[in-house]
Amino acid sequence: MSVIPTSFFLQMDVVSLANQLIGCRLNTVIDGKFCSGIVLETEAYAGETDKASHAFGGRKTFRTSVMYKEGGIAYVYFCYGMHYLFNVVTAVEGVPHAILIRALLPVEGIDAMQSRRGSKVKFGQLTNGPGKLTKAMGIEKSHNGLLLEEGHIWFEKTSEKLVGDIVATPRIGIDYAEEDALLPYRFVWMPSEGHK
DNA sequence: ACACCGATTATCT
DNA sequence: GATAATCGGTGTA
Repeated sequence: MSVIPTSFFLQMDVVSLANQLIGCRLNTVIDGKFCSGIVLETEAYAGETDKASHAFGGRKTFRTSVMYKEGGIAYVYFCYGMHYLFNVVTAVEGVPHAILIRALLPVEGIDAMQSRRGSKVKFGQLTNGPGKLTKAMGIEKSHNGLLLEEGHIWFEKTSEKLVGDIVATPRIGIDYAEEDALLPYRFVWMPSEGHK
């Protein structure tokens, strides 16, 4: 298990990075509670040329200013009036690439996740969506722009081998992106048969 | 299993 | 004033 340094996110190929994050651990220490989960689903947002990106066409607003910073920080934004979505900003300063984390497999801090999500929520529903996992992990707007370092919000590589395959599909919920809605920028871990 | 739809508000036009 | 990188409840089967 090794902490992923913020410099890892300076890579310029955001689609490759989104693929590479599958199987890594996302960890948080928030409100004194340690939570950890394996990244199962990501989406790449490829900056100014990607019609699905908030920064499409070079839009610089208060919200997107975080995306233009140097890679290795969190981009957390409020969606549909009720959910926080967590992204990793990637690439060098001035290039607004980001990766949305869409699903996790809970590993540690499951009690904390359960109490944040509500006692009625089943284990399989704790972190199987981008708005659900931020709530379970304790991520919200105060974390926007935060450097991804050990002890607060950070990623780790594990030596455990992933049993299954990573498949690429079109992204979810971006019908407004016209032809870019079809790009295979979503990565999902599919367990192999017999390892469900 | 799957389709539909209402909630709720920051952000941008 | 419209939109939105979602979620969970309700309905039909």
